[in-house]
Amino acid sequence: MTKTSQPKRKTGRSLKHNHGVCIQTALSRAEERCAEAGERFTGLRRQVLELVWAEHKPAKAYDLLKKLSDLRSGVAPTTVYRTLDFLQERGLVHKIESLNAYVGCSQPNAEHSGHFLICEACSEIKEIENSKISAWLESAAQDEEFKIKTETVELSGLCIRCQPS
Amino acid sequence: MTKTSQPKRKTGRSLKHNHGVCIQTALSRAEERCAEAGERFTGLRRQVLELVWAEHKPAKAYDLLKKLSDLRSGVAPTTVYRTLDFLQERGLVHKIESLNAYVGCSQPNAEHSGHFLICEACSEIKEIENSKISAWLESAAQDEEFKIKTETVELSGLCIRCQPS
DNA sequence: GCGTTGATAGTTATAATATATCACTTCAAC
DNA sequence: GTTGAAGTGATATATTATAACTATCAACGC
Repeated sequence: MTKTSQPKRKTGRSLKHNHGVCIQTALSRAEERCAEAGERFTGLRRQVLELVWAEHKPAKAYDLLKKLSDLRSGVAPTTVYRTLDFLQERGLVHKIESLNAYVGCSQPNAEHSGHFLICEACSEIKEIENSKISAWLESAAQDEEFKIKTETVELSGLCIRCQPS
Repeated sequence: MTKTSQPKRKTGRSLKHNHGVCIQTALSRAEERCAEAGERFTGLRRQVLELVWAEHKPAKAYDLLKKLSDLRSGVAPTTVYRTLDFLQERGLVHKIESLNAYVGCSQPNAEHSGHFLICEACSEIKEIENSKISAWLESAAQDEEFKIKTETVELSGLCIRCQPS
């Protein structure tokens, strides 16, 4: 089945949104977040964040390294990991543990663990904003008297566009 | 050949349960599962599973490699990863993605994604059997018309024994 | 038994992911 | 302009995982 046979409405992301705007929004938010925290949003950090946001797909550290090397000199693994760490601390980027990869955070305004839907077919990742999930998990943990500090929730499967019709 | 001595009081958990029994149960279930599937539960597989089950803590592949090297010759990374892959396919072991480590599955009878509580203080891992969690996650995914195939749910924090009182 | 066959395990090499450490630069506060 | 901390560069190494090929084992029909 080709992907053009179904005009599906909700998540036809590439048809639906101007990704340039998407990136710009992410960069603006990053500037705000850094300003609030009194941190510098440097050229390096901006470049790495732009590269992470290049697609709604997980970016591997060493792929970022290669692309970053085209933009500036003196780029080593440390450069990338250090910058990714900074961006993660500021809530601007999430690590996808099951893929060893990184995605831009779509809601960097609040401190939160991300919850992700990961399409195994097209690789697109959607961060889901469902406050109930954390509440549910909290209640399940409470049954064991466990105190959650960070949540890793990564659901792999098929997005609507990649499901057989 | 198999190690039959049982250290009795190494962890807090040992006060509550006889871990030797715990391991034996896991091994018996593994035998059953392999028999059902027509697979061989070889010496290598048994040894790796025993090592994974040595504690209710995540086991790193290269730590298993070291310990396994004391038990037999010709052990390389491939040996460990291949065996862990086999055990994972049979549902006998889970990988903890956020730690790059492995734990024995406490309920290998049914196909399932594990959901885990991970104590950051004592490293103990508890697999939680809460059928509601999958149902909740399914419903959240359904909102996005996403079809889940595998769930990675790893909740890090503090277990009851490690919480400040 | 005997040889075929597929599963299992051994061997060697390398890829992919991530961190440690120290030196140098930049920038803003003073 | 000095200074100190944050940021970045540079080098080395640690950790995690897979590829590709070979050898061995055990189950089965003959």
